[in-house]
Formats: sequence, C-alpha cells, structure tokens
Amino acid sequence: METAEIIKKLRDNGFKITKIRKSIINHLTNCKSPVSVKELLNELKILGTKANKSTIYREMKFLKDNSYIVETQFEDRKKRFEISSDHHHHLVCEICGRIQKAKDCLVSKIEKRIKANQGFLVKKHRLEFFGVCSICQH
Amino acid sequence: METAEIIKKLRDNGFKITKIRKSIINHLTNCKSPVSVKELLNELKILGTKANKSTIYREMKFLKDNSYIVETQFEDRKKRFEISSDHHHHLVCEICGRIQKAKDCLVSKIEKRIKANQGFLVKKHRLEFFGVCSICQH
DNA sequence: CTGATTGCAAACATTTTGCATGCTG
DNA sequence: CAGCATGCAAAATGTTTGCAATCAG
Repeated sequence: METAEIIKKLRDNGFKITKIRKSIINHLTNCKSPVSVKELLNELKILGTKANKSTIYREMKFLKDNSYIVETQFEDRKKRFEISSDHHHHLVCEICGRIQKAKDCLVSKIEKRIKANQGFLVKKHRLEFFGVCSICQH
Repeated sequence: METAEIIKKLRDNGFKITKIRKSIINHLTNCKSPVSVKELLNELKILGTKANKSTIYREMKFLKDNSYIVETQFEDRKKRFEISSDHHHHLVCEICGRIQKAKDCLVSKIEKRIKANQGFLVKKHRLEFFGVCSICQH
C-alpha cells in the first residue's frame, strides 16, 4: 500500500494527518524491511521532522491497533514494524543483517495437521528464518 | 534429558556443580513448557535455594552457550528457556496461556523451496503458533 | 474551539555489568 | 588455593505513562 492510499484511509476514518504521522508512514512504505523505533527516530531527524520517542511508540500502537502496520520481533530485544500487506515471513541474514521476505507461506498445511492431531486451533503463527543470504554465500 | 544426565555431562566437561545450578536444571527438566527468569526466581525461592537474578541470567547464558537449553520468545517481552531436546515448535493458547509442543515440524520442505526460489540458505527457523487449545474451545 | 497529538520527564520491565566475596574441585 | 560462581547495586535497553502544551479539522 502506498503512502497516499494510507493517508486517504486515515482521513476517511476521521484521523488527523500530522506532519509526524505522514513522515512515519512515508518512511514505512519506503522501507522494504521491518523498522525499529530507534531507526524511525533517526530517520525522521535526518528528514527534518524530528519526533519524540513517546510519539513514535504511540504512533506505532495507533497504526498497529488500526491494522495499518504489523509488528515483528527477531532475535534482539526490539520490536520492528512494517506496513501491512500480504502475509509473509522473513529471511534474516546472520552475516549482513539484511532482511528479505520469503516468497510464500506454506504453513497452512502444518496448521491443519495440528488441528487434526492435537485439537489446537491455530489463529496465527510467527515464522522467521535465519541463515545466509545469497549474496553472503560467496 | 534428565537432571542426572545433564549434571554428569557438566561434570565431565569440567564445570562446577553448585546448589543453584542443580536447582535450576532440576526445575527446567521438570517443566514441560518454557520458563522465564522471573518464574525461575520464584520457584527457587519456594524450593529454598533462592538465587539472585543476575545469577539466574548468567546461568541461562552459560547453559545456552553450552547448548544445554534453548531460548524462545513469544509475544511478551521476556525470554523463556527450556531444556534442549528434539527440535519442536509451540502452541500458545491465547486464552489460558498454556504452552504445548507441536507434535512435528514440517518446515524443512519450506526451507528447501526458499533455497531453490531465493537462494537464501536457512540455518535455523523459529515458528510459533497462537490460537485456542482444545480445552479452551469448549 | 475541541479533542487528538505531541514533548518531556519519570516510571517501568527486562537484561547486563563491575566489583568484591564465597565456594567447588 | 585458583578460578569459577554468586550477590549486590548500578547501569543499560526498550517501552509505557501522566500531564501540560499544541495543533488539525
């Protein structure tokens, strides 16, 4: 989803469009990989729209609660956020740190087996891969 | 792996066996689900072997670095630890909080596809399921 | 003008670290 | 007795909250 599209949705839903909100959404849509609050803070500062960390955290909560973004957590302590789009998983390179999307998700089969074998009804899952990206293999 | 077995391994590798270390290992082997540091602190206190939180954190690091335990993180902020055994995933009930093991892991197929399609070499993955356990479905 | 948004400082939760002391082997 | 293990206090890290000031609609 593009920035303009999200902004329109927000406006249609009666939410205010502030400079900071716009900058955050803009940065998130430009980023291909999940972004941390610290990264957002720095990025906004560079772009001349500096915001307080509380603001960013509150904005992340707001955007998440309204399903504009999703939250992921990898091996480190911090949460990362990315624009909601197609359901996908991540390939985290343990060497360069680059994060890419996995092209497809085959977990639904596994979920069916879990229901059949153990009676547990899966509502959502989290799957992340760690390894070496094609660039770092050479 | 049982407590005695782990203790033996530790001793064979020249590590010291202290009261706290033994208690921690004992509790971890008795627990079927991943345990947090706070839980361990409480448990040890109840069992009369109270330890400082730094000690527990250091012990978790030690046991993890030596592959006696593995670390997992769910939706909350804290890490949880469990004895290394067969590779498995977790079924986290969003209602009662109970955590059970998924009976099998079918991710290797997915990993092969990732290598074929995207060239990314997966070294490890993390997969957790959230939903409703069979008990809470009624 | 009204309520959502923001900044600031302080609180909070979890984890880590430095240093002096104690205990295992 | 040497060196790992421990306790304590303090720091580091990431996140949340209360309150007063500001801004968008």
